[in-house]
Amino acid sequence: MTSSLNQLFTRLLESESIFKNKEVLRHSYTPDVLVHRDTQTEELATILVSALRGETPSNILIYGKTGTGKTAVTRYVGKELENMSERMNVKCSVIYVNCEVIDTQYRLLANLARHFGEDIPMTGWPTDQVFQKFKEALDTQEQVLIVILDEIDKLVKKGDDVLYNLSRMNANLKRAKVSIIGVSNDLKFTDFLDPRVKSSLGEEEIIYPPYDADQIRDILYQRAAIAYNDNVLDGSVIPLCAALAAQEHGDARRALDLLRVSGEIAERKEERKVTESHVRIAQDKIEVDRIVEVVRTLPTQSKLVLFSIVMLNLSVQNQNQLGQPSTITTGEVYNIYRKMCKSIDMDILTQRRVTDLMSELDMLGIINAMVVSKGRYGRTKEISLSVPVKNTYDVLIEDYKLNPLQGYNVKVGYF
DNA sequence: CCTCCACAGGAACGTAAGGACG
DNA sequence: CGTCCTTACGTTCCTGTGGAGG
Repeated sequence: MTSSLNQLFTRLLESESIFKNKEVLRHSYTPDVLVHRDTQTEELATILVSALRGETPSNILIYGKTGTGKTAVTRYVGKELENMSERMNVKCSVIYVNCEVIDTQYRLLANLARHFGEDIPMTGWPTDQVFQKFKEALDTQEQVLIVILDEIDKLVKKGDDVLYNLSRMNANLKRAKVSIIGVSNDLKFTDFLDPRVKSSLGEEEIIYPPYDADQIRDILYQRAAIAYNDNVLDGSVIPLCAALAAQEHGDARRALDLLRVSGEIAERKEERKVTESHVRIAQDKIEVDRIVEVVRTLPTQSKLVLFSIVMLNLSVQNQNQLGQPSTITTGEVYNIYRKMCKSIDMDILTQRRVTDLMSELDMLGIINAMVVSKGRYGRTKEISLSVPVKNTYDVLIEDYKLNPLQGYNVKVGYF
């Protein structure tokens, strides 16, 4: 027993790994050379140099879909700028904030203030007091502060007061200067902005077009050379990864995931070459993993709503076999939801709330909801599942609170 | 052309949990 | 302790609306 396990370990260790350095394929990795992003890099640098002269750089808005290199370029330029300023003895700091995580005024300000050594509690203070603290800390010396707000649209949704305050801050600062770089993947997010904020924030705008398949291919070749050992990639692997990712609106991140996961799959199968079929498997795996993760971590009420939709979907499928066309509407979902709530003794939320939960599911890409008018028969949302029914059912039923609903009969309303 | 269904989705508010501070 | 703050999650009440059927 032990010896066979020993053998296994030895064999696994000795079998030449196909990876040279897997880290290069993770999105946390910032490469030294950003392929196909020269113009954007230069543009950004050109605007930001003034920081090195001790002047305030224009505020910048950067647009582009996910995986178009916005974050990578911005962070890269920011890093270089900081290095440069050190060498030149100019006080200039770049703070990177991801608004997906830090998504409220308070947290943002607290975060900034903490960067200057202020001690701000997680919660509890009035917001303007935090702002005051931050301002004081910042203004103690001559310096230029550049705040990178990644996913800035997430912040705007909860009120744009901070942006207003930040963009007007320079007027009240004696020594320090602040400039803001907003990074967004939503092109229309400025629509919700106060016009004043909009104009001051968008002094400069840089747009990142999606990569096309050729460009993604170049990126992959560049990374693969570092990440993989020579001759382990089948010739068609990278083109295929690139093509698949290009379909997903030119998402380079997705392409890198594909390339990495393909390799992992090949490795696990103890094969020495990565082939096209591994990429196909990887494609499926990534998608399923994503869904499973999202569904598993849903709040219970959302799970129940989703479960109602899943159940309706199953019963609709049965009906369709009898040739009866049928779609799922909000009302139907809510009815089933209510019955199921009763049968497992959970609080029943109002329909208003349930529609919100469904919108969230829609945004997560788990379901697809479309408002349609059925004329005389009202106006509703037609809902369809955009993920495999069976997988979703399996994940949901794992939840101990939903487990009692196993085998629930939608049509009859009991087991 | 008008009506009226079956909801969508905005606005305002309530409650609880979590923390700072005097 | 009570007073201030925050966020998360709900509720109540509300106005708005595309188009089939009259």
